[in-house]
Amino acid sequence: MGPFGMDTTPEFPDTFAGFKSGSVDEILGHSMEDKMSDMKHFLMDPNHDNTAVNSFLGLGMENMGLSTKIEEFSHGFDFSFLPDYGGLNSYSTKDVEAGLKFDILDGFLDGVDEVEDIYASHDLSSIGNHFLPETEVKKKVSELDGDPYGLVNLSSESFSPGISGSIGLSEWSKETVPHAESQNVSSEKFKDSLDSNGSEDDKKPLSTFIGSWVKRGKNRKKNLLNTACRRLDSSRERMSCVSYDFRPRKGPMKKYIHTSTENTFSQSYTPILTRSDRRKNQRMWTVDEVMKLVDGISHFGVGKWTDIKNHFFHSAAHRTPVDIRDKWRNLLKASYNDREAEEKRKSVARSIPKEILHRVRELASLHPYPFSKSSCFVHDSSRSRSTSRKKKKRS
DNA sequence: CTTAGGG
DNA sequence: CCCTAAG
Repeated sequence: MGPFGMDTTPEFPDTFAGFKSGSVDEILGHSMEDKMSDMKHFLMDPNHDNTAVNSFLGLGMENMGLSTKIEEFSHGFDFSFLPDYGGLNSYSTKDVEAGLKFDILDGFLDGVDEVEDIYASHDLSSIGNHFLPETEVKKKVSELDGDPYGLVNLSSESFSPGISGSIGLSEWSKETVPHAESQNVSSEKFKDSLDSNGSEDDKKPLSTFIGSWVKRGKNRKKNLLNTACRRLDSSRERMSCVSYDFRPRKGPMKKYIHTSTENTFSQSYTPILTRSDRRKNQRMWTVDEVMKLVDGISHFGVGKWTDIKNHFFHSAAHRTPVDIRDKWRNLLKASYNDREAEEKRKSVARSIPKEILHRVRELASLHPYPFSKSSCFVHDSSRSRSTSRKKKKRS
C-alpha cells in the first residue's frame, strides 16, 4: 500500500521523504550554497542586459526576454538529487517530474524568506541606482505611461508593502517559466489579448492601476478575494510571459439587468454573462491534458482533484482543481454519449480519441461517481443495466 | 481551503 | 468556465 492508499501509487524514495521533512542542507550539501551564490550573482550582476533587469523590476514590457532568462536561470539548478517518481507507467511521468522540480524551486525561494530579502522591494530606488543609471529607469517608466505622476522617483514610501509583496519572484517562477502547456498559447493569442483589452488601459497612468488594484483588493470579502486573485493569476498567465500586469481587470465583463424595476434600493441586479464573456477565459483541453487527467484519476481516484492538480497539472497554472473536476464531468458525459451515438460524428466526443474514452469509461465504472445525479446524463433503459453492473465498488 | 452542484 | 454552498 503506497503513501496514497492505492496499489498503483508510486513509492517515494526515502531521500525524498527526507527532503520534505528534514533539513535542506543535509540533502543538498554544498551545492545549495553554490547555487545560492549563483543566484545572487545573477541578481546582483549589473552587466546583465536591460531586458533582464527591467523585467525583473516589472517595468519592462519586452518580457519575452525574461522567459529565456528565467529558463536559463532555473536550468542552472541541479535537480539531480530528485528521485525518479517511478511507477507512473504512462504518459505523464515527465510532467510529474517537472512539477516536483518546480515544487523544489518554489520551496527554495520560500526558504530565502520571501523575495523581499533578495529583491529589496522596499527600496526599489537602490536597485535603480546600483543596477541602472537612474535616467535609464526613468526612460523605461516613461515609455510605459508617460510618467505623469512622477513615479520614477521610486522612493521607498511610494510603494506600499502590499504592492511590492505581490510582485513575488516565486510567482514568476510559477508563471513565467516556460513549460509544456504554455506552448499551447501561441504568440498570436498573446497579441490578441493585448489588442483586445490592452488598448484602453494602456493609456492610463501606472498609478491608476495601483490605486485601483489596492482598492479592489482591500474591500472584498474573503471568498471573493480568493476567486479574484485566481482570476488575476489566470489572466496574467494567459498573457503568456508578461512578468507583471497591473491591469486590475480584463475590461467591463458583466452586463446587468434590473430584476425589479420598482425596487431601486435593493441592489437586485443579476449579472448576465454572455457567451463570449464566458469564453474569455476558456482554453481548449488538449488530448495530452485529457490523458493526464485520466492518469491522475487512475492514480488518486475520483474526487482527489487537488492531488491530481498538484501532481499532474502543476505546470498548468490555468487548470484549477475545479476545472479538472469539470472536465472529468464532461468526459463522462462524452463517453456515454459516444457509446449511444457510436457512429454519429456529431458526438461531443468527436475530438477525443476513442481509446481515452474507453479508459474514461473504465475509470467511471471503477469509481462510483458523486455527480452522476441527473442533468448530466440521460437515463435510458438501454444503459441502466450496464451501469448498474459496473456500479460495484472496488474496495 | 476543498468539493459538490448548478448555471 | 463561473459561482456558491457546505464541510
